[in-house]
Amino acid sequence: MTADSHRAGNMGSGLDTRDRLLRCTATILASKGYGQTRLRDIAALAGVRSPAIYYHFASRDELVAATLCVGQQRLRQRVQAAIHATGGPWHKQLAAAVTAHLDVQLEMADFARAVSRNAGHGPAVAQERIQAENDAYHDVWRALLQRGRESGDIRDDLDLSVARMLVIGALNWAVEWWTPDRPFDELAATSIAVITAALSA
Amino acid sequence: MTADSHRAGNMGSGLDTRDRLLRCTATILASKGYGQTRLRDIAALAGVRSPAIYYHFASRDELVAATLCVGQQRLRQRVQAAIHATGGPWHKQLAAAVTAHLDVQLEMADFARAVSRNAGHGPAVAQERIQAENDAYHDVWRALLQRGRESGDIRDDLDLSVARMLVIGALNWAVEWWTPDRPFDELAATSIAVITAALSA
DNA sequence: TACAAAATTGAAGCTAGATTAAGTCACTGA
DNA sequence: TCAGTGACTTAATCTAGCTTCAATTTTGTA
Repeated sequence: MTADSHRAGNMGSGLDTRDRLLRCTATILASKGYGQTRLRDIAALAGVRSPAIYYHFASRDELVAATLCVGQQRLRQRVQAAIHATGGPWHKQLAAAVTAHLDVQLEMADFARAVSRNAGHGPAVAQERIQAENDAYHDVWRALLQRGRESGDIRDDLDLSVARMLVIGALNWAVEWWTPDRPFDELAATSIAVITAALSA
Repeated sequence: MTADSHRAGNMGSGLDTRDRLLRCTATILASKGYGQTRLRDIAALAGVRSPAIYYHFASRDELVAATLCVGQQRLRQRVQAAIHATGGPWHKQLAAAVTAHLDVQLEMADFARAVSRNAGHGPAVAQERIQAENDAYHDVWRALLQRGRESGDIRDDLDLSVARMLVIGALNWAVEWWTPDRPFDELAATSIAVITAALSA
């Protein structure tokens, strides 16, 4: 063994490792999928041995659940914050929400992909927690669209619940195809243009 | 065991079973995910024992790959056919493509979900085949949008490659939330309205 | 310095699940 | 009527991976 290099900057805090484990889990989860996610791989990526995981998490499933929750929570928090921080006309708020969604998802791409690819078939523990967070996220958008309708910015004939799903679907898909080498602004601008046009009265 | 009931109507054709295996695999794959897909579960659902699978497929991975391919192929074939069968103005073709996509995906929901949830982390064999089919599908849409641009039906300032991804993303997401108890026409109509508005000049 | 607590490790244990081996049984055609 | 084949089955093998356990090292503190 070549002198545990990782231990050098490991200033006595196990929180450090716990955090690293979460991020590494997200990475593996995103690329391999829940069923193919091996504790061994996560541990290796985090620079520890598999049993170390059990010091921080009760089980593999708990680790996975915790990871997925982080991804889902951040998304809602940031988008909600962005909306609240934005005053002005309704379409500004819509633009802020779209930008925030893409921003978080691409910034924490591993977490985002981990969630979107594994929310469906993760461990049962995760399913419930994710579901709750997800519902909350949809509430944020439901409210946003509702305000748009009331302010007359959204066409009257549009079924808001279907529209909401289409919009979130379009945004979620971004993590699957966007590569960081393209300018983020191009994506954001086009997304805002498309979505605004899609809903506008 | 209660008199192998399935063998009654099993008129010497193993093709029957092979087909059933594909459908059952899609179902399990969609609900559990690749890594959690047990041959035992597939077999049980199909009314046979796990080793029977090896009579029809070389391995678990081959079975999964075959299943995913079916889903991906049908999608492209049907959407392409729908577009070709539709004459008239460009927006009619767009509507036909949208309807066809939703139609196939919801009709073969298990296959669709199996693909969208596992394309990313299925077996290596599958990855390549799926990727090829997927590229072909995107070509169909690329061509459609290109014609729209040329006919002046799509706004000039829109980045077509981003727009295409947003549209396909929105459509793909439908299998994740749509439940068969709602009228299909409602979904199709709203989708067409939203997408047309999103792109229109 | 010494002792407790925190963090991690290497070496098992145990189990589930893919694959293989070796039949079985019904139907066919000669 | 019997060998041959198609379509499966049960029983056995073999492995990979989660988890547990009993150390061992590291860090914090009196």
